[in-house]
Amino acid sequence: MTVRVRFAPSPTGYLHIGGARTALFNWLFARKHGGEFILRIEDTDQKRAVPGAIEAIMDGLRWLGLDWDEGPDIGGPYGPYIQTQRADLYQQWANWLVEHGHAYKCYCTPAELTEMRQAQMAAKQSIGYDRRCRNLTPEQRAAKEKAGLKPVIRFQAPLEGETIVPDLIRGDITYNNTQIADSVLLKSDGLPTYHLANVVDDHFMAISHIMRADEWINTAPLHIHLYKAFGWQPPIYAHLSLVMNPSGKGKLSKRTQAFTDSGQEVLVKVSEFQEAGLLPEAVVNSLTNVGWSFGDDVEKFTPEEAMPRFELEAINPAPSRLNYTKLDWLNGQYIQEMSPSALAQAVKPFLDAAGIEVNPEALTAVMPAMRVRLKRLKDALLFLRFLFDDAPVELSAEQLTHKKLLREAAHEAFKQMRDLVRTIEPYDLETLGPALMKLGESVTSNGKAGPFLGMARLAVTGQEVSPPLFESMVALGRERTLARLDEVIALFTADGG
RNA sequence: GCCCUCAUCGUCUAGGGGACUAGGACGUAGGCCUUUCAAGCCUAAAACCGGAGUUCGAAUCUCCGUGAGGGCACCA
Repeated sequence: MTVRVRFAPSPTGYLHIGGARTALFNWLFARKHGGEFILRIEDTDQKRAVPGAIEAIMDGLRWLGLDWDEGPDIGGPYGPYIQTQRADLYQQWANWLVEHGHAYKCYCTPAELTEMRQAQMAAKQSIGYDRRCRNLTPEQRAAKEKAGLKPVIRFQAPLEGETIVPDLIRGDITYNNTQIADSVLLKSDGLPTYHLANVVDDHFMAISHIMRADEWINTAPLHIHLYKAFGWQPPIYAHLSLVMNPSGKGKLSKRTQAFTDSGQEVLVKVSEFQEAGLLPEAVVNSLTNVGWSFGDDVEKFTPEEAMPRFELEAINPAPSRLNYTKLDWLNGQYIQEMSPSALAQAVKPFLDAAGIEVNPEALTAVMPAMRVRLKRLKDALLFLRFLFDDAPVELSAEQLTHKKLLREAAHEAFKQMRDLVRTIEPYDLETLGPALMKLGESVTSNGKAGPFLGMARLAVTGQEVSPPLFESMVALGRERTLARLDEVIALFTADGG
């Protein structure tokens, strides 16, 4: 069987990380089997359509490296790939169902339906359309038409029996047919609902496997009956578990943008991952680990390495969350593998966005010292800030003392360092390094330079985590280094030292 | 109210009747190294939701609880 799978988002906005995971699993499966990955836009709810959303979704997929073989931009043999452009097809098949006794026209108004639903809730009954239009007589129908009511087409669901939904991840799921609603297939505006469009398109686009989120699982029995009514073969189902909020409360897809959860930043849109300085390789790697496992205790791998091992049956049915901290770790791993020039290039846009101008060579030069400290590309901004920002350092004398270098000694050490920086020639890495080491050894109570050098780095860069001291001093230059040391020495005298 | 799904360390997971003293990763704690931090290396703490049953033997199979999640639109 030729594998043909699809990712079918609604153009209601950006690409969501949960959607990206669904797309990724489809893509992985298609690529593994040498099949096709199709992008289809489900825009039959015109009220919710957002201009530019299709482009935004495609941008997200491209950034992640998920390329599609057929889609709205590139076309394909089964197009068009935008559902509103296929409206005639859905109408045709909706009418076919009516003619063949599998669907009927319903004239209920939205107000009527709302009232019905409220009554059901008040009576604590189960909620759903009560099929009041299912058995209208031709006379009743004619009367409704005459009154100018625009009908919808509803599916005539079976009233008894059971339906089995075979699912590759969950096994067979049995539904009592009383649970299947007479759902609307064609809306009064002439456009289809998800149910109809989905079944018609999957059939005519020759989709072999449906991989979609778990939230769709309860629509599967209805869809199976639609296939049956049409006399078509249903695709193979695989319902993916949902990606939850990091707290575990609720599905992440309910969130539309980044938010904070118990102090932790939670990224939601794919574009937010990009803007935060995460690499697409790391995001894809992390996403592949949500609900699936490479095996052999391997955590870091490329999609190409994952493909031969990727099996739908091995997908974990339990809902899970994206481990953002682990994503940061993975991102750091990927960053460490980058060459200084590649990294500088990747970091550049973030500096540009912050209005910081650097020449590429200088930037490349600091990358080796910085690389191992970066979790996200954007962190470079923080680590390099001391180079561009001469605002007074926000430090206290307490931060600049150590158990091996108490306050008085630290004060004295910084003064000695200032003298050294003022007079040393030449002011470069080779000279500065040994001289500061020596100074450090002479000022601490244990004769080790470490404590002093740590504090000196804090003084010079103003940051807990920053590039190493000597490199930082050289990058900063003699005059600016002296200015910072002056500031720091003043701290000791200012607050009662 | 009705229906569906799911359940292993804090998180992501491995395991699918005996190889389990339950493995790995992130995170956490401690140590080493070191030019502090970071990175790297080493060590540690940390889980089979509960109860019945099947079986010589259950994390693994069955049932019942419990908990969590999802669905029940002229939204997808």
